[in-house]
Amino acid sequence: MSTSRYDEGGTLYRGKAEVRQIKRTAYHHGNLRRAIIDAALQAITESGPAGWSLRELARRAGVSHAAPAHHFGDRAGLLTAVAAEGFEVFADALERAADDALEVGVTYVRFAISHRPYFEVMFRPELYRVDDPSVETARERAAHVLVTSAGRLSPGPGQDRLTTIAGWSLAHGFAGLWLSGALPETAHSDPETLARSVIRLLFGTTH
Amino acid sequence: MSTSRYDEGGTLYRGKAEVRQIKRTAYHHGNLRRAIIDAALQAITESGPAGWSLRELARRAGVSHAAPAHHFGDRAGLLTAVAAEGFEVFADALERAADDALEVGVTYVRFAISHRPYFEVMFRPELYRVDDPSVETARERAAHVLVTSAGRLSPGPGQDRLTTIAGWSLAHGFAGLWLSGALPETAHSDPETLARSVIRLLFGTTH
DNA sequence: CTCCAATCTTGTCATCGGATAGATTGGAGG
DNA sequence: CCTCCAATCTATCCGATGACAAGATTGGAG
Repeated sequence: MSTSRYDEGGTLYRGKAEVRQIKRTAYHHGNLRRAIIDAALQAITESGPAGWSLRELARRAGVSHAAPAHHFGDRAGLLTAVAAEGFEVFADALERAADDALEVGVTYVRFAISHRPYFEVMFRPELYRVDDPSVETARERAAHVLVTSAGRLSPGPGQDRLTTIAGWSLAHGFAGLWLSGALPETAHSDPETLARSVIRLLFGTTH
Repeated sequence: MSTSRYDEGGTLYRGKAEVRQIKRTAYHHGNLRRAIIDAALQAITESGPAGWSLRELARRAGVSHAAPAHHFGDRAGLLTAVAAEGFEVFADALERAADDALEVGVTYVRFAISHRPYFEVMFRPELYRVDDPSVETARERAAHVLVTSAGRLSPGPGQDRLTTIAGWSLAHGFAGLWLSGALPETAHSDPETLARSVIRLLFGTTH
């Protein structure tokens, strides 16, 4: 992919309008910010959020090793941008499924697996600046879907909070275990189908 | 703590007998292997599994920067030792609670929180050598408890696998979310009590 | 008491993240 | 069309790191 940030339907996700358009030159890259983020996503896919260097990303993008610093400041800045973008795509996907709590859970797992590099950064607060505004707004948007959709399934009044945490934990845990390869089924079945069955087991009581 | 590897009851967990006993000297540290692992646990607690350097651990232990290499080879070797030790303490704790499935889940969460540095390494396979024998045996021991205890609660025949994965995911997800600070309740209530309530919500159906 | 092997130190090298100073270029305003 | 400013990127430098190699030290088996 030359331009990432696709939502789960495959529609191109357009970033906010750039303040300045720079044409491609021998000197000016043209869209280095996006190129570095894409390179980071690729590198994270290959070897995790710590298995690469900023200089390596710069080499992949064909620029000097100091170029990324202009756009992101430092390594944490780059990962903050990755996390923010991840939470936006995540929130979009969740909102699209918000009607059905079961589907919200499945979407959670599907996002983690199909957008693995985002997910591997998003829930690791020591890697980036969690209090960054761009991160916070998107994360709150995602959290809102989880709270409202799971709350509707609550078995009794005052149980909303517990139901939300249970559903969230179940989806998050399944995703984490799958990604880490801890589940023995990893090689065999389809994760989405398996996740749906597992979540149904939790919500089956209240349906 | 000067010597770690306590189990959850607080009993001192003795390592396997050292092949050689080295007395403390100006030159010889005496028990550098343990000192480095303890320093690593401390450092991981303070700044995650990537926020420190081998040289820093060596400085904390008062030895030269190349000393750790003799015991662990490289960084992955050290983290392999941490993961192996973590899975042993983990398996011990789970086995002690194996009678009650609910308690197994609570123990899972309690371990993650009270032995955070171990947990943060154990489920991150890119950090260490997951196929190391010392890791594999302890991990299989832990997995065995999860499978047998959750299987007993299965709502129907053939549902054992699903029940196991659900319980495992729930506990693992709750722990992960708590540790990452994603749960809004993080500052307020007691995680163990909250975890027990959440797990009861899942297993309530089958009781 | 000797001597070997485990343990630890010193020195070296390529690489990294971050900072600074300077070169290049796009395009807004005249 | 031209000027000039600001955004973008390059060139250097610095201290720190992981890994490796070679040598110093020491404990304890025999």
